[in-house]
Amino acid sequence: MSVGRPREFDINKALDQALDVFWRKGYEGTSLPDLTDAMGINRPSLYSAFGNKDALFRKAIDRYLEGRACHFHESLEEPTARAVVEKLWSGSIELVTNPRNPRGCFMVQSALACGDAADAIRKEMVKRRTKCEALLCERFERAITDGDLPSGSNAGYLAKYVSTVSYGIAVQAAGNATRDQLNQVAKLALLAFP
Amino acid sequence: MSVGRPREFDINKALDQALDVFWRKGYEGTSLPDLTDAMGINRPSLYSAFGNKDALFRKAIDRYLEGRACHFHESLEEPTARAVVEKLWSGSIELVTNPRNPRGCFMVQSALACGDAADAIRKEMVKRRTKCEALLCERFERAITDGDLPSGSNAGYLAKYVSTVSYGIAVQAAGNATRDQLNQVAKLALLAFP
DNA sequence: CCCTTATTGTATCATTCAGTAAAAAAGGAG
DNA sequence: CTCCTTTTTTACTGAATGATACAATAAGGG
Repeated sequence: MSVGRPREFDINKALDQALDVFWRKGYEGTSLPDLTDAMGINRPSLYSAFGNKDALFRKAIDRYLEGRACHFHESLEEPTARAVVEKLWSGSIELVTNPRNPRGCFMVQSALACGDAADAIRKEMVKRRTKCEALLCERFERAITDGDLPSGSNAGYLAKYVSTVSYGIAVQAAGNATRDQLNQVAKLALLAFP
Repeated sequence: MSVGRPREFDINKALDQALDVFWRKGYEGTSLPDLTDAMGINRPSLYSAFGNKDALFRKAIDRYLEGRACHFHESLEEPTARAVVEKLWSGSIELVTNPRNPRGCFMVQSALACGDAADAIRKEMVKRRTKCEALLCERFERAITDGDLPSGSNAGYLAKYVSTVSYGIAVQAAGNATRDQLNQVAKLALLAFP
């Protein structure tokens, strides 16, 4: 067993609460009192458990991608490129319009444009989004070699198109778009996919 | 003529500088020193000319829509629905990747998710984006009655699709996407348009 | 030339920000 | 029990935030 006074809160539960706040208010819009209130802990506990605001946010990114947004990695395992896209978009729409979550996509809206102090966070989000698009690109390349996609297809452009629509859906959801509307959008967007 | 000491700066030029800062750093990421430095004026001049940070931002919205982003309203006057979409997307791509501008779209990234203090600004941006989409919808309805679009088309869904792609392009541009890549995306997205 | 009016510069306001030092509290080990 | 380690609590730090008070300044109107 661990020695010392036992931690009185569940660290993953607290991380989930922090993720929700960052998701709703963005990195810069979230203050430390916002976080400690939502997490139900006080400031030194947050610092000892997570480092600082920056480190907590980075842990929240991982938590998001491995948990609430796991549909992305799952979708890559679909048998056909088209099925990948269908699952990716429908999963995204479910995620960004789920009443249990803040509206919109954490990866898109939590640090899209920000001041100098948060620029490293913004860059990190750019890198993460780029990474996801690269995985999608690899999946499409595989589909091309498998003959699943036409041999003349450009996997890079297709991946960029698919993620562009995903981002657009995220922005729509951050506004007033409904799940039905976004499903119609995705249905339409799928017409452009080979 | 106006009495009193004459203003030493050009109010529209200062507003353009403020717009650029808000565009690059977002509403919350922009501090008053950021603004006064960029505008070349001191704080009381800013307050007397524009009100406060909130009011200055709202004036920047109008400046953006009537100036740098005027391609949107212009595109509505194209003769066919398809030409509207082509001009809208190509104009957006030009705007969000223009090296003279901050990367990305002001309407998308300056207040997508933020804290309680800026929530009114966020809502205002949602309203403005919704308004633009409504104008697009009206244009497509006209195209349907004109026989330019198939009579079975749903103008609302088409407008939502077109704006979704625009928003996605904006997010891509806030990352590392190049103009050529986005043009390819738009070309692909156009395949889904009737 | 004085008076009115508006802008500018300086200096400051109270508040909030992220981050910490130090003591109290809660367990396990001896 | 007493020591030892870790967490919690309270209180606090210096810096940055948005916003103003006030006096100096620069023009036009009479």
